[in-house]
Amino acid sequence: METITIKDIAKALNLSTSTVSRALRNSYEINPETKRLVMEYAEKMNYRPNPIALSLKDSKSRAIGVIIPEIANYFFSQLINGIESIAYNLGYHVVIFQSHESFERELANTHYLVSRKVDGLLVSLSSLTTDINHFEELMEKGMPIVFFDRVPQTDNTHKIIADNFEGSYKATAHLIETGKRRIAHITSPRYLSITSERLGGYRKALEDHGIVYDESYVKYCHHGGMVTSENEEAVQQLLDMPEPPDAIFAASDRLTTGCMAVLVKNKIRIPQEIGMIGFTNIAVAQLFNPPLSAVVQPALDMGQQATELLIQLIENPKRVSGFETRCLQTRLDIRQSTTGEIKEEI
Amino acid sequence: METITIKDIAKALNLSTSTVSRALRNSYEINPETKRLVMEYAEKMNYRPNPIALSLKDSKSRAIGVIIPEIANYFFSQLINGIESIAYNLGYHVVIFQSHESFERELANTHYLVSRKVDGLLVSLSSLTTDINHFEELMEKGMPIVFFDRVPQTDNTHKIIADNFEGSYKATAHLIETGKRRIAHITSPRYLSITSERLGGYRKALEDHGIVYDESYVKYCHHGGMVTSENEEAVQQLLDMPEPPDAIFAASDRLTTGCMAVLVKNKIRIPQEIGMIGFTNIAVAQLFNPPLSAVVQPALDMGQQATELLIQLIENPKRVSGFETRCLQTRLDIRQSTTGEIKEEI
DNA sequence: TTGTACGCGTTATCAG
DNA sequence: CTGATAACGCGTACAA
Repeated sequence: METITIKDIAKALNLSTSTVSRALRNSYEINPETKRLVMEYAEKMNYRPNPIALSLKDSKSRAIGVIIPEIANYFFSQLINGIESIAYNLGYHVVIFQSHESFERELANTHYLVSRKVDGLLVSLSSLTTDINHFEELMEKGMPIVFFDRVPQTDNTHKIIADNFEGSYKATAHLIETGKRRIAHITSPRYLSITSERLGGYRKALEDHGIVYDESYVKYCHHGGMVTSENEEAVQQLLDMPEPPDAIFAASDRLTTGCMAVLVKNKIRIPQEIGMIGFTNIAVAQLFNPPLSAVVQPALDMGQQATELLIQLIENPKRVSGFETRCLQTRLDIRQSTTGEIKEEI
Repeated sequence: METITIKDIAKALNLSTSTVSRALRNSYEINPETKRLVMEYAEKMNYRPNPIALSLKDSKSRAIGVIIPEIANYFFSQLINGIESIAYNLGYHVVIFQSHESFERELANTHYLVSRKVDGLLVSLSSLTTDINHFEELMEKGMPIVFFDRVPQTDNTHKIIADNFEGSYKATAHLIETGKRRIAHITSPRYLSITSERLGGYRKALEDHGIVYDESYVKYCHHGGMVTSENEEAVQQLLDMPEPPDAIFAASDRLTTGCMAVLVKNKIRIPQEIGMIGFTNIAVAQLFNPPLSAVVQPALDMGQQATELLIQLIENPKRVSGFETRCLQTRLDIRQSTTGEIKEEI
């Protein structure tokens, strides 16, 4: 009474299961009449092949696994939409797991997805991941993996990233052009790819404009902003400095909103006292007070490109030669949190 | 060379697969010594039972399917966190699908999840779903389903909802108390449960305060705000009225931010010209300009309760008597978009 | 205490 | 053109 199987059809039509199977797959070696009969009956009974059985049979699932730090984040949820749009069109299903910035959960999710026989993996590392052995082992076993955004610092993987250095450079240079000099950078843990790349752009921009890089203006948040107190502490430390920063450049969605919240709570005027810019995809930046300047990543595009590459890897591994790192351009959205255009009083 | 199976262990240890199977499940009828041998070898080889095979065997997957309109939405992503927290602890995995407010995709996702043998379903209906036949059929076949937020308007389902009427009443009454009289309501399609419940609370509050309900102040957005132009059109129509509203109450995350964006674009002063409140869980409402008043749903709690109920239904169907509708309290966060406290000039 | 055989749903192989 | 059988990985009834 549950779902109908090939066996049920065979019984009902007095055929063998293999004949039914072939008829359904439109095999050339089946009598057209038989074919019609089977097709019609299957249609009528609303037959659907059991993907579980198929997976078991040929260790393929037409499903791709996604492991990301968290969903409640504009960047990642836009990215998921990009992933889904491609996967859906190419007949793949998407299974999403959150690491919640925890290495253990990333590990557990990976194991589970693999045992679930996903055909490939799209991964953005948790902020606490330093060891990528589990992924390397999988790749050696032939599992296609494409990393995006937070990628391993090794050469032998496929990666889709934003041009973090450039984006960061533009943001920092922009702050400098608005007259800021003591620019703080609040960022994720040191060993993350995005951290060093964004730090690099920040640093280069400072140097190019004759500003000495001062390490005490850089704050690393171990949990990437997942823990609120981290943000507060970082900002508070900056504010308590003998020479507090006159601008803050936050390196991610979480860090940006967290940091801005602290500034607002402390009634600090943005950008007069402290200018503010974030590496963030938050959709409502223009509704903020003041409207928030931001470096925006092409999240949808990143998701799409990562998925295209992954499915290419799954279906045509031979045709992909070597490891590729695609680097996508960021966009700088300038708003009042850095320019401070006079707003109408309300 | 891929993953190791029970058969491999049996071969290596010169045992039968059944002995290995039983040893691994710690069966009482196995020689402790054999058991130890098997356990150790399995551990060493990093053996993991193949969930696909298990699923195929007993049509259970220890996975629950989630179908929601979209992920890139604070309410739903918080809700997912609630779902995951419970599921994870109880040993279930969560598979998430988005309907993107499309009935067809909701249908396709449902079919796929079912064929994937999920043990149960958590569903929030798309804004275009009027026909819930596909879910009813599943329930008749014994598939446990719990609806949340956007639930069917029938009695024979399990539901977890927020007290939409009450939340809506509080929001509307609050606007009235701030002196507003021509209060518009921008909402989702008519036939959604949340729409009628929220509309009901809005209407009752008006009446209780001696304000005549005027249908022309109510705008339904067919796609629930997914299509930007819809928002703009609705707001524009309101602004173009001979007596435009002096406050707007938006019924969801998307509608709220969309609506506010239009007001900002039109340089309308909030709340002096138009007061604004939203039924939204957006995490950064206090960063808005002006900080946004909101009716907040207990999203995390809703996710947890829905999941608890579902797993109860899966594991102990007998113990759940009849259909239950749990109704959770909302919270009213009052901020300047309705009270208009003077803000410091910046 | 251990081993054999079967079934879950499907397809590929081989035989007829 | 069609049918029987094995196999994917696992658990379990039944046999020894």
